[in-house]
This record gives sequence, C-alpha cells and structure tokens, in this order.
Amino acid sequence: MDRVKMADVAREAGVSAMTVSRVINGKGYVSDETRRRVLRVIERLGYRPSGIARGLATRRTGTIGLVVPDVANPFFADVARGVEESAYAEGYNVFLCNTDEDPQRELAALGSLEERQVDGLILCSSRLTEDELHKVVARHTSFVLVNRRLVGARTHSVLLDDEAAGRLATQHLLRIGRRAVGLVAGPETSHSGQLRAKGYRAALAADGLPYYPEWVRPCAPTASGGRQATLELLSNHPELTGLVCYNDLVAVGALQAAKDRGCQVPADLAIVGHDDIPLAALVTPALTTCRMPRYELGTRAVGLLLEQLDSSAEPSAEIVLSPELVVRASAPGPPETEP
Amino acid sequence: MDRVKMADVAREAGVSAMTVSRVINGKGYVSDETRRRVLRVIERLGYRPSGIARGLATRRTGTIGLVVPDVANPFFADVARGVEESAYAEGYNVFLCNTDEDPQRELAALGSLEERQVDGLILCSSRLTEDELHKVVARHTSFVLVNRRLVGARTHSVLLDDEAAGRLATQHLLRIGRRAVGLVAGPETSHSGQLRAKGYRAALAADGLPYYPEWVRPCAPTASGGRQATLELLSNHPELTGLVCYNDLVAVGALQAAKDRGCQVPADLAIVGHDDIPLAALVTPALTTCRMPRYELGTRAVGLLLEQLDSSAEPSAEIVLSPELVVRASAPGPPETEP
DNA sequence: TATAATCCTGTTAGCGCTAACGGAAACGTA
DNA sequence: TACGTTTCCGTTAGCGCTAACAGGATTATA
Repeated sequence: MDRVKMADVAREAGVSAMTVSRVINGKGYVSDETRRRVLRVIERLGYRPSGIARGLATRRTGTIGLVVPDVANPFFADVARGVEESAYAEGYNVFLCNTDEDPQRELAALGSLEERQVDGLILCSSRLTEDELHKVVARHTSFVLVNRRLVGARTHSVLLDDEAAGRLATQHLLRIGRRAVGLVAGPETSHSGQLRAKGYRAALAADGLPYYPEWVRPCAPTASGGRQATLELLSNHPELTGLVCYNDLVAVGALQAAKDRGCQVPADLAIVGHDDIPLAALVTPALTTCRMPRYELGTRAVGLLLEQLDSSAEPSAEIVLSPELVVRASAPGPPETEP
Repeated sequence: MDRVKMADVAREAGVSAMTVSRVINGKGYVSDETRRRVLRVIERLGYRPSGIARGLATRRTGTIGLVVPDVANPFFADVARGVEESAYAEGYNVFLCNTDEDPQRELAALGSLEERQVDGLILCSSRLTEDELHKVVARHTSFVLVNRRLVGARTHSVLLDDEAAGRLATQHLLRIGRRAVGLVAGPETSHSGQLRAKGYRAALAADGLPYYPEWVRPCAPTASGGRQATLELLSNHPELTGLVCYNDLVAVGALQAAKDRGCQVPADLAIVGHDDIPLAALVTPALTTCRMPRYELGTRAVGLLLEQLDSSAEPSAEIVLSPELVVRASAPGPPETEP
C-alpha cells in the first residue's frame, strides 16, 4: 500500500499535478471551482505532501537544527522549548541534537544536520574551540549562537548578561547588610562563571569593599560540587555571612553544606543562586536567585535565524538578555522603609 | 556559492556519480585505487551528501519522530535523552516535537512528521482519545507508544508498571510500621495515577488493612497541588503517619505542607514519592521514591522501533519496565535486624 | 581452452515535488 | 474594436541522489 502522491490526486481531480501543488501551496491562480474539486479529492484520499520532495525541489526543508549539550538540564530544556515553540509557530520543525557535553558528538551532530539540509542552525553553549567553531560557521549561511560569542565571524548571537547577573546577586547581599560575601564560582573553564565572578568583584568595588580571593572557590557545576566547596569555605572562613553561587544547583549544595555545619539560612548565612530553575522555588528555604530568561534565549534565537533566512548578507547581530533578581527565603530583601 | 554535489566529485575524480555513491555508501564494488581517488576529492571539496535527495531516492530518511507533552518536564526530558542517544548510535536523527500537553498540537505535530517522512514514530504519553490514536497508528507502519497502551491495534508499547510502583511505595511504609497511610493521588484523569492507586489498595489488602477512601485525595500534578491536598488530608486526618504521593513534585508539596503544620518528616509523617527525578535527592529531607526507568523507556522504544524497521508484519510487542524503590530520609528503611 | 562467476564501472530511469515559462481565455480600458 | 493585463491551466526540466541493469574485463575451475 503506497503513499498517495500528488499525481494520484491530480488524476482523480482531472487536473495537472502542478494545479494540485498550487492549491496546496496557495500560489499562482486556481479557480474556486477547481480548488474545491482538488481539496475534496485530497480529503478523500488522505493525501499528505512529501516534505522530502518539496525540500529537494525548493532547496528549503522547513527545518531548523538545534544542538544542546544536555537536554535533561533544565536550562537547556527551557531553551529548547523556546526554540521549538517559536519555530513551530512559523511552520518550522526542529531537529534537536543532544551532545552529552562532548565536542566530538557536537561536530558529528552538526555534520548530520548539514546533510539533512536544515534551513538554519542554532548552536547552544557550544563546547567547541574557536577554530572549530569558525569552520562550522563558515559552512552555513544561517546560524545563531546561543550563550556563546565568536569574535571575527559574521554570526548572530543571543547572550545572557552573566556579568550583570553576578553583580545583581552580590548587590542584593550587600544591600541586606552582608559585608562578608563569598563566591562559589563553578568550573574555572566556564565562560559564564568567569563573567559572574567579574560581576561579583564589580559589586564589591562599587560598595568600596575589598576583594578577598580566599573567599572564592571553584567547584563542579553540581549540587555535590557546591556542597563540598561551601564546606571548605565555611570551615576556613566562618566569618562569611553571604554566598553567591554559580547556579541554583550549586546553591542547593551550599544549602546542604550550611545544614551540615549547623548554620541557619538565612540568619547566619544568606545564599543566592543563578538561573531560577524550577528547583529553586521548591527547596527549603526557597532560593533567592538571578533569573535568566532561558525560554526567551530560544525564542530570540529563532527570531534572529528567521531574519537571516528572509534576507541576505545581514551584518551580525547580538542580543544580550538581562537577568532579574528573584527574592526568596534564602536571602530575603531588606526591611521595608517608610516613604 | 552552491553546495558541492556528487556530480562535482565525480567529474573531478573522473568517475561516474554512481561510483561516488558506491564509495560513500560502501555498496557494490569499487577498486581500492578508485576509492582512494574519490575520497581524496571528497575531502578536498568538502562534499557532504544530501540526505534529502537520498531520502527521496531510497524512501528512507534516517529520521525518527518523537512527540512528547512537555520537554521541560524532567520525566520526558529523560525519555527524550534515551531516545536520542539510542537513535544516534544507530545512525538516526530525531525530530523532537513538544506539544505543551495540547492534543491539537499533538495531532499537528504527527501530521508534520508524516510529511517529513520520518522512518518511524515514537509517541510518548499521548493525550489523544482512543479513536484519534487508532487513526494515527493506521497511517504509519513503524510506530511505538510510550507509557500508553492501545487496545485493538497492532502497535508496540513500552510501559511502566505503575501498579507495582504504587504497591512498592505503600509496602515500604507498611514495612517500617506505618499503619495509617494516605494517598495524594494526582489527577483523577491520569491513567498512571489510577494504576498507582490500585497498587496502593493492593498493598493495603495484602497486609490485611482496610482501605479508607477518605485517606485518598486527588490533586494537580504540581508541588502546589500536592501541598494543598496534603494540608487538607492532615487537617482532616491527623492520625495519618505516612503518605504515598503520585510523583516527586507532589511529594515535595507534601513536604512543604508538613512543614506548614509543624509536622516532622519522617518522625511524625513519612513521605514517599514516585519517579526519582533529580529534585528528589536534592530536597531536605531527601525523598524516598519509586524510581521509574525513564531513560530506559526511551532506549527500549528505539529498540522496538528498529525491529519494526528491519522486518515486516511483526505482531505487536509490549515491554513493561519495573520500578525500583530508592530509600532516602523522608521514609528511611526498617532498622537492621540481627541475622 | 571454454565456461561460469566475480569484479568493476557506467547508463538509465525514477523518487515526488516545484520554478519557470508558454498559450489561451477572460476582462478592463481607451 | 483593439490592445494590454490578468487569470487559469498545462508542460518542461530539474532538484541530487540511488536501484536496477548492462557490458566488459578479470579470475577461477573443469
């Protein structure tokens, strides 16, 4: 039992395949009577056009490739959701490739998507070297980087202002009177982590406070990484009254470490995370955190990509999305002051 | 600048396009010398075959469609990861469609995937009616249902034993001496929820305990739904010493409700969740839960799908995956007994 | 040496659709 | 009425690859 082809519909409707194509694509001219006749046959035969054949003829597949390091990470899941819903609304389908944080997997996925002739590519938090990334970008006319910049390339990017996030988190602690504020910094190789640390230092300087490197600890980007780094920090520096954490997962580890040491949160130690993943609101005490608009990362990336598809030789564009402080029990806001 | 075609490679290598195809696909006979010459030209020109053209000629696209209700839900994210990694290992790419729990979106996604001529479809936790589902299945030769059964259809399914999960969770509480065990049941329309409730009742009966309907409360499948239902249960039935919860999110809500009422967990009230999402290990106290092998749901679904693709007219197969109890602080195990 | 099988390569037709163009009829305007 | 424009439909060629077959050369065996 073969699939119904346009030629089958054409024969039954007594028109050419090209007329059927015109009806389906709403192009050119078709009389109302002819259109009705064709649509009736389409309905009766249950015809569905072949996107494959269409892609070959038009050199457009109506697909977008999205490459993410780990779809089970709530951060990337939200980006994927943003991409998928925006793309779907514009009639595109998304090929999602998960690379398990492996650059080799990433290169393979990109190659595979090229063979499938996706109309454009969105590459999220790439783990490739700058060299590799330049080569990849050169092969595609429509490409958007998410959460990564590439200097010297005609590439669109959607970024998060990680420096502002680090500053905002630190400022909040300073504003509620915490003067001994440490940083659980995440992986030393993390570009986001470095920018958040820069924001931390900038907030201290803006308040005229000294920066103590011994109050800063790198860690794995996991709850247990955060727990361990916090235990070490608190045991060497019991004077700390606040902690800025690389992300919410690390902050949950810090909560656990505080409990391990009989430290009350927020009374003895106030804690601030980053990202506002769903977990942040569900732990006790709920986390104060810098919310990063992940879903919007996805939707804006699609926006940029579609602009590229609709026009040619655009100069590269860069969108930077700003964080927003979400105040919860782990670091409550300052007391209300009378106006 | 046009993409390099097989014909370009053929011209430079001084062979026909068909020989290039043979080299690329490792089919038929090609002399070593010719193969080397062709591969050199492929490398030099940076040729990548068109998967689109190949799909049209071979009627195989090397793609699998996966439809999930919410990719940001950790349950489905893990299924997606399992599918993607298994498929990738077999040389397939996955089209992931997110339906936002909307049956109309689901039907649209399925139609779209049909046009793209995916080689097979995996439909996860479908929200379609039985009628609708029958119609969808009839259009595809290769189809796998995940976490849903369809009676009267030649369809493969991969299922979770939700009844066993409910039984296991309840048995654990009974084993640690909790005789007044309630159930926060999740949505009344949830098939999984109904099976877990059945398992709860079976475990009570197996211990010769009476079933009290007033100890059972439906709720939304969210933390706040769980919190509210638990508050109501505890206020009407302060005699309860244990709670089985529909899933981990609902169980976190129950933790919050217990704290609201000054109830110590597990001393006054032991709590068990379902699914073992990452959150379960990160809250305090960490949740005892029934771990459902979501990643394996995905990998087994791909396995079944590939079997279908490799042979014809297979009878329908059904795989049922079993839960596993993960004991944590919210409901610790029984004290060790001397052998 | 004759025959059959294997190796190697090229040619042909087709997968299912669409861009581009052409021809005819109908319509609008001067 | 003549001319230009619009509407309507069909034909042609092609998108980039591959299944199937054919023809010639080489190898193995009786």
